[in-house]
Amino acid sequence: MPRETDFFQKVYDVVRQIPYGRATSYGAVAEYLGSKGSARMVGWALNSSKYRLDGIPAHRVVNRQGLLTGKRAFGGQNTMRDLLVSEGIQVENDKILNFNEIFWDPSQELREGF
DNA sequence: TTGCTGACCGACG
DNA sequence: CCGTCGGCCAGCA
Repeated sequence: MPRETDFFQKVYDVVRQIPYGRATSYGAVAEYLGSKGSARMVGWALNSSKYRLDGIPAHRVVNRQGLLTGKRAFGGQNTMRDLLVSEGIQVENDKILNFNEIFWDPSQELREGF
């Protein structure tokens, strides 16, 4: 039975499974969790994760446009960008260029129940 | 308890 | 193309 925090736990779990040099979107994670409309919760969960950061590559989670909307949550202007670039991800103007290539869809890679 | 906000997304005009 | 609204759900005053 899913708990109220289960949603957040899943978010952390999925994000941690994001491979190096890859990135996903809030909507993709939310959809994988079964709540496509709760994409905001994904970002919210990650926002809370910064208080308990341990290995959650939140910088690998961006919006549908590949835009680093959460860069401000990192407390800096280029912190999130630097992390992505450091992983070989091409980022310009706080936006992932080859987002379509590095896009990592949990529903496609992980698949529920498998 | 109510109401607003938020690292989003999609639809509507 | 741009602005606005609804939906989703958790956290906080």
